[in-house]
Amino acid sequence: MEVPWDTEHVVSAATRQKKLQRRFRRAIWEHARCTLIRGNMLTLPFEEPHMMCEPRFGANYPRENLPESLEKERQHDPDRSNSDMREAEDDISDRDEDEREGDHDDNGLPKKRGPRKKRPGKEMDRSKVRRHEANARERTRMHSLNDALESLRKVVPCYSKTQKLSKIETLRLAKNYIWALSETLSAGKRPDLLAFVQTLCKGLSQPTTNLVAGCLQLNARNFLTDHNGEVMFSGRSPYDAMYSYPGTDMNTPPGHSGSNLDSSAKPFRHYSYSGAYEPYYENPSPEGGSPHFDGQLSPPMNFNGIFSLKHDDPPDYGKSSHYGMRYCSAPGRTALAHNSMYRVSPEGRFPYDLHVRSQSFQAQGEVNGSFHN
DNA sequence: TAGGCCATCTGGTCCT
DNA sequence: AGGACCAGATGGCCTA
Repeated sequence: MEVPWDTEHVVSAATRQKKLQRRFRRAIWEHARCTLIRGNMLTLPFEEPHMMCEPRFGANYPRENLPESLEKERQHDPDRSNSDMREAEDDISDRDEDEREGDHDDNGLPKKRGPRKKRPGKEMDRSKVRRHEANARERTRMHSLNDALESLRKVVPCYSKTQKLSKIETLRLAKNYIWALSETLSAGKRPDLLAFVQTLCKGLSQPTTNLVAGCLQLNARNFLTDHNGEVMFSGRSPYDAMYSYPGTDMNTPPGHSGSNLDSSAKPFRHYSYSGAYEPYYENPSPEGGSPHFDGQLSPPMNFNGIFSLKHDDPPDYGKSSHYGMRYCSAPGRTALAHNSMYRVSPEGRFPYDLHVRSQSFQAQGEVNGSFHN
């Protein structure tokens, strides 16, 4: 078979084929983009509003015509897929440029070689690229922030993979938890569980309060939160609620039988309570600003890595970290402790084995044990 | 359906 | 200039 093999014919055939390829690539790009937007709106960068599912050509383009590799990418790694698409987009914009430019100048003469003139369009592209990169960085930053929040979720009471605390509740609970633990430390005795839980629940939403209470197998009704975020006791005498279990052994936690609370609640760990019932909020609450403390701030201690507080005070330690002082109350610091919700024992020493740094802190463990699996 | 929560984009500001 | 950080806007998802 004779094939016309003159140069002109070859060139025009090649041009036609190239154009066809370009059209096909454009169709693929349009379709892939719209599919991605529909399927994964939250992870798609909104870089080009005018292309947001504009059904020019690709909207009706059959999905099975998508290149397999592109579809796989989309399914497996949307982010990477996105970046690939951005590359494709850049490619397409370059191609559009080529198409606009043509091979001849305004006078129909062949264009001279050499560096292209810089045009505003390039600047636009560049700023667009920068915006994309900034978006990606922002995404990464927020992801790392969320990772940190997730690790915080795991160390505050009531961690549950199924019922995740919201961000704000996690932060509130963490703050209350730190507060409550610091109270325990400053008091230097086994904590009053009810007060501990009430401190934990301060300012939390009712569902979270229920969750926390459920973790301790307590009756959540006893920890109703009022309009001001104050945890109000609304049940029986708290003393009764905590210590009186009709028909049960004293070691059986309240609500252990037939509780309507979270069925996945953590195992209850019974504390031995030595003191009489104590007022719940002798101290300023976590919500109420810094507690009054005239003493000088001491460097925070480090208890078994749980309180990994720096020894060198941060610059704004005093103004932003008013909890810090509470960790410093070592045995005998009754000046602080006497004002605490958890009072120091008359002997003025910790009833626990308390070891600083890399040794066990049993009280801490007991407290934590009440909340974690 | 309203409201809460969340992820993302975006422009501004500050810092290196 | 470029990156980090922040807050506002927007839209999706979920639940009561």
